[in-house]
Amino acid sequence: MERNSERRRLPPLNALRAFEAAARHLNFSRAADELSVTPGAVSQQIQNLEDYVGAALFKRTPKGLLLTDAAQTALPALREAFDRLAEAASMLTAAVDGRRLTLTAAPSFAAKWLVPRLGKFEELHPQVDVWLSAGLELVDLSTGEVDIAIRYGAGRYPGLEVSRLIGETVIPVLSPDLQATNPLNTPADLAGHVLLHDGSPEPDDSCPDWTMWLAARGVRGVDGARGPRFNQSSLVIEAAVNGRGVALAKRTLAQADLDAGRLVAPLQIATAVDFAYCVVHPKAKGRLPQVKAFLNWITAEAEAHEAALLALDNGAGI
Amino acid sequence: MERNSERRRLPPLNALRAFEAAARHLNFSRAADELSVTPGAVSQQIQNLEDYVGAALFKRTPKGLLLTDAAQTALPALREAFDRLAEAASMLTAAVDGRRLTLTAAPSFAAKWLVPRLGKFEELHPQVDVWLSAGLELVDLSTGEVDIAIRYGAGRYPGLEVSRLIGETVIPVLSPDLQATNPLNTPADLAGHVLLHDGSPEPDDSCPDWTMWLAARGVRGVDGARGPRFNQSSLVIEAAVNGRGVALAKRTLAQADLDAGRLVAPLQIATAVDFAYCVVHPKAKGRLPQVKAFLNWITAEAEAHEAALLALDNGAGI
DNA sequence: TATAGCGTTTAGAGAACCTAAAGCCCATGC
DNA sequence: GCATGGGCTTTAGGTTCTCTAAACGCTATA
Repeated sequence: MERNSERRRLPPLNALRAFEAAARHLNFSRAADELSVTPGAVSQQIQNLEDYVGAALFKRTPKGLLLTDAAQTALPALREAFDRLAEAASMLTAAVDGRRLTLTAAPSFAAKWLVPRLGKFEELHPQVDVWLSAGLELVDLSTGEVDIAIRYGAGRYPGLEVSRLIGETVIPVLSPDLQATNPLNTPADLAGHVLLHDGSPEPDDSCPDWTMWLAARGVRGVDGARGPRFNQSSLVIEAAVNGRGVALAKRTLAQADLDAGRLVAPLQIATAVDFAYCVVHPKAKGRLPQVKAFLNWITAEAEAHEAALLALDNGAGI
Repeated sequence: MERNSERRRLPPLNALRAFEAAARHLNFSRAADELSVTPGAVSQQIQNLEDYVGAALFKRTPKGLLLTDAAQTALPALREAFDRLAEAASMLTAAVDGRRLTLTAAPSFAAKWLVPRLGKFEELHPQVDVWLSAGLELVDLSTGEVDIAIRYGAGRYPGLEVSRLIGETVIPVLSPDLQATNPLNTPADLAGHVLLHDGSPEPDDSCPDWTMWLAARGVRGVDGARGPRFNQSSLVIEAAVNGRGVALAKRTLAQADLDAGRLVAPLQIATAVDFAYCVVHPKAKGRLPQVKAFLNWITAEAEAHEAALLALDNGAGI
C-alpha cells in the first residue's frame, strides 16, 4: 500500500474546477457559461479557494483578469488533473456510452471460432472496444459486468435472452501426415491409432466419447478409454493437428483447421449432439447499441458458417 | 484556446474521490477513515457514482470487495488525477506553507548583489523555493503576490515595514586593461576617456552624474554629457568591465567586480548619495517563517558587506 | 452622459453531503 | 449452534455547500 498518496489534503474540488475554468478563460462569466452556473457562483467559488489557499489567485485589474504567478504555475498541473479525471470517467462510462462491449465465451469457442472472426466486427465498428473474457462462468451476466455471453449448452438460461447460434456435431479427425502414414479409412482402423479424448466438463449426455462412439458403431478390439485427455476441446484439436492421434472433435471448433488442411476427416461420420452454441444477454443490455450491433453481426456470421458447412457436406455426401 | 478540454463532462468530484479511496483500500470503512467521514457516507458516494456511470464499480462478495474490470482500468488514471490535483494545490499554498519566498528587487541590485549571494540562503534553507522577480514596480507588495521587496530609494514606503540595508556611493571605475593603456590618475585624466553614463531612472537628486561630478571637482575641458548611456546601473558596470570607458558606478553594485579585479578605482574618490537599499515587506508577511528567515539572513549579509567595505577603505585611505 | 461588460455582494432557496442508528449478511469461534 | 464482530447498506434528518437572482460598483466606450 502506497502511503504517499493517502491523506492527501485537497482544497474543495468544485472550487478547483471553477478556478481551472476561470483561469482558462480569464473571464468569470465565460467560465460560468462553461460550468452552466451564474457568474456569481464562480466568483464565490474562487473566493472560497482564495480563502483556502490564503492568497489571491487572480489580479483583478481594470483591464481584466490576470493570474498571479502562483496560480499560473499551478494551472498546468490542474488542467492535466482534470483531463485525467475526464479520461477516467470516460473509461467508467464507456460501456454505457456504447464504446465498449464486454463478451464472455467458453475458452475453446473463443479461441477456435470467435477470435478469428472478431477482427471483422472490429472493422465494422471501430469505435467499439471489445473486451473478451474467456471462461466457463456465467455469473458475470447477472452482475452486469458482461454484456454478452456465448455459451455451449442446452440453451436454458432463465431470465436471460437467448438465441441459438450454431449446432454441434462430433467427428473423428487427424492430421494429413498421420493419415498418410497410418490411414484411417474405416472405424476398425482406429485400432491402430492413439485416441485423443475431450475431457471438457460439460454435462451433455448426447455428446459421445470414444467409448460410446465405438460401441455405437460396433467396433471391437479398441479400448475407448485409453489415450491422452485434455480439459479443453481446443487442446484436443491442437493435439490432432500435431499428429498425436485421432480426436473425436467438435466440428465447429475443428472446421477452421479442416478448411486449412491441417486436419482431415476421412471417415466423414458426423454425429449430432444436443448442445449448441448460444448467445445470451440480460434483457436490459439489449438496448445498448453495441450489443445490438454485435448480436446482428454474430447471427449473420453463424448463419454463414452453417451454410458453408451444409454446402461442404452436400458436396462430400455426408 | 484549446477546445478539447472545454465542457468536460465530469461525474460528481467528491464521489470520484470517495471511489478512489475505496478502490485503493478495497474497504469502505478504511476509506471513510481516510476521508474523515462515516462508512455510510462512502457507501452513498459510491452508489451515487455507480448511478452516474450506469454500472457497478465494485463486486460485493462475501469475502470482501473486488473492483469490476472497468473500475480497475479507470483507477490508475484516477489516482494520477488526484495526485496532480494535490500537487497543484500544494503549489497554490506553497507561499502560505512557508515553502516559497517571493522576492522582487531592482534589476541591477538583483544581478550584481543579490543573486550572487542567494545561493547561501538557499543552502541554509533548502526547503524554501525562492522566486525572484526583477523589476522596478512595488505594486506587487500590496497585492500580496510578493513577500519581500528590495528597493533602492529614500526609504519612504508608507504602510510597509522598511529597514535600511546598505548605503550607496558612486565612484569612477574602469577596467585594469584600460587603466594600463590609458591611466586615470587624476580627475583631469578623464578628458582622454569615454564616459559611461548611468541613465537608470531613479529620482535621486543627491546622486551625481558625470556633469555634476566634474563640476564639483572643478574639472574643465571635459564634456560630461557625452558618451554612451545605459538604462540599468548594472549595464554601465558591464560596459566598464569590457573596457569601453570610465563609469561613475554605484559602488555596491561594482564591488564584486572590484574584488575580482575586473575593475579598478584608481581615483579612490567615493561620493555618498542619499538613496540606500532597503528591504520592504507588508507587515502581515512578517509572520511567515520564510520571510523572517530571509530578513535575518539579508540583514547579516548587508552588515558583512558594509564591514568589508569599511575595512577596505581604511586600508586604502579613502 | 448613457450604455454595456464584468466582477462582487447579499439573502435565501435548493442540492449535496454527512451522521447516527438500525439492519443485514456472513465468517469465526466457543 | 449460537453469539460475536466486521463490514456494507439503508433511512431519516440535520448541516454544509452551492446556486440563483437581483442590485451594486467600476470601467471603458459611444
